[in-house]
Amino acid sequence: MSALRPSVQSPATPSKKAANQAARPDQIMDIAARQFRARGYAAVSLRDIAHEAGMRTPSLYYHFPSKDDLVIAVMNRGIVVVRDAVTAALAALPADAGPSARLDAAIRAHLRALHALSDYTSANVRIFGQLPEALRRANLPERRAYQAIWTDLLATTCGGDPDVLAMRVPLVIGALNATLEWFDPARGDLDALADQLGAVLLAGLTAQGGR
Amino acid sequence: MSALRPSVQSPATPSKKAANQAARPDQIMDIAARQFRARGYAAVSLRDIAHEAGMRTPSLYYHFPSKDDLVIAVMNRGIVVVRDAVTAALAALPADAGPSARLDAAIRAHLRALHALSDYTSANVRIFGQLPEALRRANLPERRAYQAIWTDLLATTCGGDPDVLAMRVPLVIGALNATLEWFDPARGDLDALADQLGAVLLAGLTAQGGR
DNA sequence: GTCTATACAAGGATAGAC
DNA sequence: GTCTATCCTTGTATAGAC
Repeated sequence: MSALRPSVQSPATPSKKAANQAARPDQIMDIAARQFRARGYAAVSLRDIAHEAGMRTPSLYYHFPSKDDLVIAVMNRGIVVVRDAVTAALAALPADAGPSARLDAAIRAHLRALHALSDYTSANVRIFGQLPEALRRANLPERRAYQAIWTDLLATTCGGDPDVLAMRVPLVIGALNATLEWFDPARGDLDALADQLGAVLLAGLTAQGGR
Repeated sequence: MSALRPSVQSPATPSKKAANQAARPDQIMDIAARQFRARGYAAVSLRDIAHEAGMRTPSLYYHFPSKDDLVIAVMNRGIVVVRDAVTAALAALPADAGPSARLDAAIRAHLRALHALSDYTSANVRIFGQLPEALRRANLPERRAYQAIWTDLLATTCGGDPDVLAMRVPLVIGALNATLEWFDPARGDLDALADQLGAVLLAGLTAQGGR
């Protein structure tokens, strides 16, 4: 499946179309992600994607065996991107950064991936709930791997209660993802959003831990 | 439009099929709400709804002029139900209840409407983002009226900053609604969920107010 | 790699009988 | 109020030429 395709140009093949033109499959995925993000899963047909790519529908089948495969590839990349972003943000922190600083950095990285960095990640969050069961299941391994990062982050601020932790991980990720439904980065300041969410969540989560 | 249809049996017409059988349009709406909630907007066809109602597709058109009208009716009722629930919960509070107590009561009422009370409300939250623009717009008046309640509730805990308030209203509602994507009332305790969300949000929102 | 032509299924909707 | 029959559109997918 498309998980095997390299998502970055191999430096071993720099000759022809250098860095300006993405590989065709990547270009198709870019278009698909943007349209899924904007209009939802069911509303986007292969016709629409092909048209924006300047080709006819059947030509897509040369690059992807089916719509399902294309969707799965887009969905998986969406999680990979946000996971890489959060991981990088945490790695960039000074070694002695405390739990609150790490949590704050993760919140900002996640929000930035969602609203500024990647159509893949925002498409993933927007359409996950619209997918048929089989497609959703295909994305679960990636999602679980990403959740593990947050389980780590939140473990220190919840008093060691595993039941509380098990609720807080989806609670926090859900609150962050929900911003996609109401925050418009073109009309509001992304930093102000991160300030607000960081302030409310940090205060709420570190109040004492548990209940 | 269906907004004109009474949603409760008129006591003036108690004769025939008393209280055991809902009016046909209400029965159809019940089925539609449940299916939309479970499987999303695009995945539910009129065939599916008609089949569960024990009729053929064209028979639906006797009760609703189009699929759009049916969906709009379901969506609007979903907001009416949660608004009534929250309003009732607030009215049941002692007159001297403080802002925190009022906020806590609203959080619990909203979560209960979402997870236990109404397929209409949960269907609304689940499929709103999947609807074509025109249908979404049809639900906005109801949504705005409901948001006004939360604007009132949150105004006291945000230090009077209108920008902060404008972000916190969708932030809180979004965090509550997001529970629909991960919390399963059949496997978890709804009260425990409300405790967690109440604790985190109350602590976070009342920390100081603003930033 | 991309095209034209086409098969095939599914969904919303209407006409008109009963 | 509900039915059968049917129309029309749209969407995924395949065959085979270029």
